[in-house]
Amino acid sequence: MAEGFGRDLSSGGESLLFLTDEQLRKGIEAMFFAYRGFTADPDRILGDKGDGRAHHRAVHFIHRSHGTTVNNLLSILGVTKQSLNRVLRTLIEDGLVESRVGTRDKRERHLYLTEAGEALEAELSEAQRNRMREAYKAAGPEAVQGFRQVLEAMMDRDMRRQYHALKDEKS
Amino acid sequence: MAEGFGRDLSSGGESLLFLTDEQLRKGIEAMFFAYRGFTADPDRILGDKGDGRAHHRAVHFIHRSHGTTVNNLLSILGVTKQSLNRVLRTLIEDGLVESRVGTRDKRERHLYLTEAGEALEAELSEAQRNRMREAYKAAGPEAVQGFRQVLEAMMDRDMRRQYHALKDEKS
DNA sequence: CTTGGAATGTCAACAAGGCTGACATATCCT
DNA sequence: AGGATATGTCAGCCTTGTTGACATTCCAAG
Repeated sequence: MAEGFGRDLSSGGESLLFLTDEQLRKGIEAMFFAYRGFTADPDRILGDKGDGRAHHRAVHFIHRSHGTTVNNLLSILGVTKQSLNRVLRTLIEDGLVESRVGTRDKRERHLYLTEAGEALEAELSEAQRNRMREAYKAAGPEAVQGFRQVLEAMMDRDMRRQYHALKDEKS
Repeated sequence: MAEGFGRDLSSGGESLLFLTDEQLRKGIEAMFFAYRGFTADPDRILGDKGDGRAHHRAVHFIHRSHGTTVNNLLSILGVTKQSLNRVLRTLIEDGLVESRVGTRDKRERHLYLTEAGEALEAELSEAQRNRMREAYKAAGPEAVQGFRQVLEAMMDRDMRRQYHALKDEKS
């Protein structure tokens, strides 16, 4: 199954050699190694404190959407409320996140980063952006465009929706 | 810090707008969501059985390099031997992986997939390749090239070395 | 031939961070 | 008044990572 691809595939002038199993496998392995690099810096920073990757994600998206509700964060992160709650609890205890009761709907909690939370977010995202910036610089603008296109095409429908919703949420 | 990027950056004719914090952030979030998609299918398949993502990785790289040693696998996966050993033990118990004592150096164990192991690997990697193939098709060959360039630039030195070493190992 | 070091396996303990299930509370809406 | 919704919480489980300690086996250098 899925064998025999890429033997003689030039249809209508467009080469499809980039769809061979070999090329796909290289892409898969590239994703694996690149993601390790992608998370390496924040992981190191957070490892020194008590927190982990889950805290980073929460802090990132709270920063990204000030005042987001717990439910919204849940759907973005794609974890259970119990899992998120454990993370949020420690973030609140550590004075990094503030949870305010909603004004319109008092059932909702709106989440904000405190000053310390913003500082942590800045530290983490700066480290991550630095790596990203170097990669972007090394690869150039056209490569970056392709990078983003393939990543987007790799997402599930729902994730793509979330991703686009985020893009427009703030400025 | 890292503020004020991208206001008026056109230097020497080459626009550097793709290096703004905003663009970098989009790339970061794209990586986050895309990686979820990337692992979703194998995770689902393995979740039904008792295994997880770690088993997938081990099986993938054993398939990739038949007869690799434990040590080599360790350096590729970047985990501790205890962590890997737990995974390997269950894989061997389940009859998916075979561990043969080395001939030249009998301290080493060489790892091979059994027939059942190859079958599982095929199932997993086919699912993952399918998603990759659709993404590649949707984005086109130039985008794929850029995708790979950025990913590679994102890796740590050592990972990039591993990545390239893998590429040449077989065929 | 002995011994040091390398490769491997294994035991124990621990932590992060997923999950499910059940249940409580407060609030909103009909 | 009662059902639905948003959130929090407790308890327990799993995978997968970690460290530390120790045993075994074996190669290779002295």
